[in-house]
Amino acid sequence: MATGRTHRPATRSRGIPEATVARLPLYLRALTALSERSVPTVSSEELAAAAGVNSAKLRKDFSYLGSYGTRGVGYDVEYLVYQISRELGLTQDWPVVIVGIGNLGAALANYGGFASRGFRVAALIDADPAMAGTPVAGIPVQHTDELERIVGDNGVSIGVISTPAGAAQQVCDRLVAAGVTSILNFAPTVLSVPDGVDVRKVDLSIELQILAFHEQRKSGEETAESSPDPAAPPVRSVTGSRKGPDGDMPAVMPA
Amino acid sequence: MATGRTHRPATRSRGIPEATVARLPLYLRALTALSERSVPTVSSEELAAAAGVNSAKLRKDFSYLGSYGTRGVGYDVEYLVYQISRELGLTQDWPVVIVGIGNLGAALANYGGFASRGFRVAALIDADPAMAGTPVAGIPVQHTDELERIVGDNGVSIGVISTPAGAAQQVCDRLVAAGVTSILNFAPTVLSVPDGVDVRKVDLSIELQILAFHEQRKSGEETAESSPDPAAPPVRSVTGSRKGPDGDMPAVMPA
DNA sequence: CGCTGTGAAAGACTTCACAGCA
DNA sequence: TGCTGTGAAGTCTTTCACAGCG
Repeated sequence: MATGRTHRPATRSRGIPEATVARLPLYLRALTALSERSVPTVSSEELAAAAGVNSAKLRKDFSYLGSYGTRGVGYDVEYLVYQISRELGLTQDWPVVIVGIGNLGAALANYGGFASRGFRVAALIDADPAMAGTPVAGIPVQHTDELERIVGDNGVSIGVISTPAGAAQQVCDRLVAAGVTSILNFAPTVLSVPDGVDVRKVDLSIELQILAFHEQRKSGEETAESSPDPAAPPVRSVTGSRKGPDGDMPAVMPA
Repeated sequence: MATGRTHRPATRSRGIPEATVARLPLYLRALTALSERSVPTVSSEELAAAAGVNSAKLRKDFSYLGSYGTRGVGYDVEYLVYQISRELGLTQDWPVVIVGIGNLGAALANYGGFASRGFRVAALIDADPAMAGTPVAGIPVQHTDELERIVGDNGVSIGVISTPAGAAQQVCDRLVAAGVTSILNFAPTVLSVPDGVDVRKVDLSIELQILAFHEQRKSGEETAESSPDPAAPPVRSVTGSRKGPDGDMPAVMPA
């Protein structure tokens, strides 16, 4: 997860810690599943397991919302679903636009999770005139020229950018100028936005790189978690010249 | 961002804090861009701006890797690119498999960021026999039956799951059994995996929900950041019955 | 003089462990 | 008795601010 430059002063947004907010959707999903199976109540232990967190954390998280549980019993599933939905602002529905209808944009348009949870895809927008009119996921694609009008007419405040990196900042600027104040960015670029606009970023290759880091460590330390590990420790430079933990520059740069 | 159940004991993986690891790909991307423009050196201030973080954080992050800068000057771009790549394990290349070639899987297969950064898509796998053979992004889709063989033959240790939620756990189990130890999960489910397997999750609707939360606050507090805010503060229940900050249960549940 | 590298302080988040209510 | 709600402790992360090197 990453929040762009101009987020709220990093502090809690009216009392609820950011880390808690980030988990509410997780709880909500688990609760919805229970609700569909008509389970009336859950304990913090059960719900935590279903959401993939530990129960102390879950109870602490819920304590920021209020006292919604019953001691000795647990939480009322329906009631909690409602409270969390309300807290997240999902009791109203949010029109969103998706800009950039390539493979990823199409995947997003088809993604069921949007429609089911307070979001409505108000429009699909692409710069390619050839796509105009063609429906994707039942929604016709419109040309970028229409962006401002679409945002204005529909009162869109959330935009999703799934364009190539090169176009992202420009699209972002136009969305913001048109009135969008929250952006979900899939393009691999840092967007700069004015104060008051939230940006969240999802970056596929970054996630993979983080996995690679851990994967590398696994093979490296087959034997011990405690050994000094010959290749890695970030010891300070010893010689005068700039020098890292191990080797020098390679002759050929890795792509 | 979220790491699945069984991550390393939450502690640093040989000295480098997890939060720092998560930012290294960001720095790497910014540095690569500078490198392509043949910029020889950057200051922490400039690089931080390009990566969207503040400079103190960046310097602290780099301090975990070693002393790679030159006081009064800045950092050598090429050198840093190499050091970070090595730290992330990107100097070797990682074969990955993508399981579930729907819209999203296809988008991932086409995503240039993979190939360019130490990752190689070794195979695309789907359960639909009708897709077998059809190439996506130039790579033929193979049937799920082949999963174990493919993972074994190619020494795949990283798997990407882009199946529907219902199939994800089963696919995950098979990947793990076949030898995969890192998983990037796009399916909206909590995966359970044995110790030693890393899971990272990317969830589109969760990101949107977090944006909605902040968006909701914006309209609510037009006037003051400091006012008590009539609708939200998580005051403890006053009456005896379970009750939240505001209203009671709605007559009709929101979808 | 400018910019890195880093102790030390501040802050955010998680975990512990148990009081207290149903 | 069983499970929630929460102070207090512990851990991780960020920020500050400046010493010290090129």
